[in-house]
Amino acid sequence: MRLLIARCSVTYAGRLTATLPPAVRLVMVKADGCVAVHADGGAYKPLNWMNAPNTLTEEHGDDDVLRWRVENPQGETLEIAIEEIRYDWSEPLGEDPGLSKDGVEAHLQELLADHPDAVEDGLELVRREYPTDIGPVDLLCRASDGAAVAVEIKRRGELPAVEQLARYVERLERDPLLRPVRGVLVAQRIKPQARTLAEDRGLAWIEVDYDLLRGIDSGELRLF
Amino acid sequence: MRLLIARCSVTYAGRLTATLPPAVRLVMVKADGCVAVHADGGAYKPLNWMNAPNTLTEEHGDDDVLRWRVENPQGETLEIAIEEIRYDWSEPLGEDPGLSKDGVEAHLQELLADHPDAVEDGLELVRREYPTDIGPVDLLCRASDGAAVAVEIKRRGELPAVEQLARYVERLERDPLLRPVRGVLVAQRIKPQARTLAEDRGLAWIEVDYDLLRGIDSGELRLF
DNA sequence: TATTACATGTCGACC
DNA sequence: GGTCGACGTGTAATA
Repeated sequence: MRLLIARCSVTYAGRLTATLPPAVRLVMVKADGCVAVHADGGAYKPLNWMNAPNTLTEEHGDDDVLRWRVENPQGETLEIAIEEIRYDWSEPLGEDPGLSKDGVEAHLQELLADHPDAVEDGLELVRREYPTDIGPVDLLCRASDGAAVAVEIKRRGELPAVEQLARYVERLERDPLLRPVRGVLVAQRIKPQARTLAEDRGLAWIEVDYDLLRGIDSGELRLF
Repeated sequence: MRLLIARCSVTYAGRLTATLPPAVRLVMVKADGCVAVHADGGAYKPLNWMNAPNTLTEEHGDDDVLRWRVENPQGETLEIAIEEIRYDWSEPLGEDPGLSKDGVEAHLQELLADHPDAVEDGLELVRREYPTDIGPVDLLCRASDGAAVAVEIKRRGELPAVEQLARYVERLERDPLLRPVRGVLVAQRIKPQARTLAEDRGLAWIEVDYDLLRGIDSGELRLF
C-alpha cells in the first residue's frame, strides 16, 4: 500500500466526468493497483477512484508537476496532477485473512419457517424454497381456509420485491393443485410505495419485528 | 486526517456482526470522525468502517493492546484492538473545495426537458417529475397527435427501468384526461434485454447521445 | 425527520 | 462474461 499526502487536482473521465480542483488530499494506492483520492471527511467513499485492474503511468511535466494517469480496460481514465508531495509512505501489508459476516437475512427466513403464523393466523408451512421455473419461493404455505400462500421474505420491502412476488403467484396459479394462490410480502420494513403496489396487485404485506420473532423462537425452544 | 498502519483485529456489531482476525491494516480516521479499516486490496471499500457522527473512546488494556471503541447514535459499534502500531501519521488536510460532476442522470433530464423533440419529433413537455402514487414520472409530454407520452430517463437502460415505465404508463392510463398514454424509455445505452422487454410491453425506447444533446443545448443558447 | 431515487454504486453468486 | 439481487449500501434532494 502506498499513501501519498499531496496537493493535487484530479479528473475522472468515464461513465461520467468528475473534476477536483487543487487541494491537499490523500492518494491511496493498494497492492492490487486500485487508486483512491480521499478528502479529510465524507465517510469512506473517496472523491475519485479507479478500481483494479488498471494501468498507472507516471510522467514528469516540465512545470514541476507530477502527472499520474490511471486507465482501465474499459478506457476510463483517472488523471492526478500532483503539485506538491507532503508525505509519501509505501509498504506492503500482506494478505488479509478476510472478513466474516453473520447476517440477519437468512435467519429471518428460518424464524418465519418455524413460525408461519407470525405472518398470518393459522398459516402452516408446506415447503421452504418451493421451486418454480423462475426461481424458488421463500415459503409456500397453506392457510386455514385451504388456500396456498406464497411468502416472499425480505429485510427491506421495496418495489422489486413486489414484482418478484407477483411473478411467483402468477406462476403458482397455473398449478391446478395449488390454485387459488395468495401472495404475502414479509419484511422488517416495507416502503409506502411497495405497499401501494402490493395492494394494487392483490398481494398482502406485513411488517415483522425481527427481535420479537427471535424472542418467540427462543422462548419456544426453551419449552423443549 | 489520521493514518495508522497497525496490526489489529476488528469487530462491528450493528445491522449485522462482522469480525476481522488480527492482521496489518490501514486505519483511517477523518476530520469528521469517520473511521475506516482498509486491507491492501479490494477496491476502495474498507473492510469495516463507522461513519460520522460517532464517538471514539480509547483505552489501554493491561495486555499492551490499545482498544478503540467507536459508537454511533444508533448504538452500532466498531471495536478495534490495536496490537502493534507500525506507522502513525496525523495532520489536518483542510476543507476540500469539492467535486464537480457532469453527465449524471439529472443533467440528462434537464437537457431532455429542454429538448423533448430529441426523444420524438414534435414532442412537447407538459411537466417534469409528474407525480403518480407510485412515484414521479421523469417527463410527461404531449405528442403531436395529442397522445400523452411518459418518458423515463436513465443513464443506462436496464430491465427495472422498463418495468418502472410500464407501471407508470399503467397508472397514467387510468386518468381519462391523459388516456391514451404511450411510454418511452430514454437512455444513453439500452441493453438488448431491456429493448426486447420494452417492445414486448408496447413501450418505445431510444438511445440518446449525451454530448450531442449538450451540444444542441449550448448551440441554441448561443442564439439568444 | 422521513421518504425517495441515484450511484463511476460495489460485491458476490450463479448461470 | 453476463445477469441478478443484496448491501452495515451511501448520498443528496425533497416534502
